[in-house]
Amino acid sequence: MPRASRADAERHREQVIEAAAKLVRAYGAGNVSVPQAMAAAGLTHGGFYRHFASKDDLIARACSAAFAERVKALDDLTEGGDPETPARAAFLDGYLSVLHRDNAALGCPGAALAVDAGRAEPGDPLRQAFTDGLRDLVEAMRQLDGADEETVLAELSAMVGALMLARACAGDALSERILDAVRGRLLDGGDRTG
Amino acid sequence: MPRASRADAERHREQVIEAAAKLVRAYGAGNVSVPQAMAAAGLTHGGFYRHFASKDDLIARACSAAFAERVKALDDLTEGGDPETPARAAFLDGYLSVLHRDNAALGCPGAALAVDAGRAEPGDPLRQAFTDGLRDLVEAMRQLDGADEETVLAELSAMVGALMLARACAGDALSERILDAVRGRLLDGGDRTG
DNA sequence: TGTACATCAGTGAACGCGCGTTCACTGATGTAC
DNA sequence: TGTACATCAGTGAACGCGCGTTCACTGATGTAC
Repeated sequence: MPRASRADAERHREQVIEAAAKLVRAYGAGNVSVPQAMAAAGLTHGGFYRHFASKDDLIARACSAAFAERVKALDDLTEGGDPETPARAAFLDGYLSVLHRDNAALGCPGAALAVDAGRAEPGDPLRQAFTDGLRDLVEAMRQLDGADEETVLAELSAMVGALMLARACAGDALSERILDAVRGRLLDGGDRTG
Repeated sequence: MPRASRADAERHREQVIEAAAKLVRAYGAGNVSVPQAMAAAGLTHGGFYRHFASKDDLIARACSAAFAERVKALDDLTEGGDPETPARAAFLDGYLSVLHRDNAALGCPGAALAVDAGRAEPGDPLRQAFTDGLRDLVEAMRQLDGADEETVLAELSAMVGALMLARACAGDALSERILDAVRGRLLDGGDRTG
């Protein structure tokens, strides 16, 4: 494949970002290699630097893509408002499910990448991408819940913490108890929507 | 230093574990090298395999040591019960402080290592070490709060999530708002002790 | 207590490996006329 | 529309580097007498 058309090249670029967005959530920012991300899009590693300035550049874009995908799903949930099945409860159930726990690659980047962003140096683009994505996610949750920022931040913290702790001890019964405990609390605390 | 006494050797081993317990919380399980951990104890890397079966072995022991240190501090807080300054409030204030956010090396391994444990393969000793440590931490919090497991799991999830999210966006005002939101909620929810 | 010798904690060089990044090259794509 | 040529997306080999792990070696420690 010596020369792809510009449209193909742009498609390849997006495929690499999408593949990296999954890989990075599953394995962590430091555990995804350039050859691995390129291969996931059907390419060899040599052409990488025609698309990205550096590996860190790709990781940051993958983080942004993961948040964007997640925020879009939340917005869809908010807009498809069905009074019979409250969006907030559906969101909580899905978030604190065993399915979400066992599929980090397609899950919430807030939980999957927070530690990697926290470990990144101040100048690392991943930090900024994560902070921007988190802000968007909080805003999307505000729309879904109809709640103020403080409420959403407390809720999101509990969800993210539960998911990560449950992943860490998956295989032990404690894992499900963590998910259940937080789901119970947040659903009891209840319907703060106007 | 061609031959240390057995007492010295044992001391060296403990120094390597203690050093790794700090490094692993600050930089992550995959970002601490054998030479780095040995150097932190004043040794060269060559003697590593007289003390540990593998790098994974050291990382798991470092995780256990970090939890043990943390649990001991909690137990001390519980026993030094001063009715004037409730232990639970003091614990929450410290946990959700900027100081704790900015000093992961000495902080809660539940927050620092959850993602690394979750990414580890089922057979990886880090997973078991984390799960065992987490159980001990939950038990210590039950003693401190005088609360049931479900309550403690919900509380710990919120604290861990808040700390990790706050670390990820440190430098942005959102970081402090996260810590404040969760501290406010948990202190309001209040005193469930008997 | 003193001596002779085995043990073994720590050293530093070496191994094979995968990494991020660079580069000469290929040949279809895109463009100027 | 057709031709000549420049562009550049992708390839695969190569680079220097740090990693986890191994190993021959050193010489003080520990032990047997």
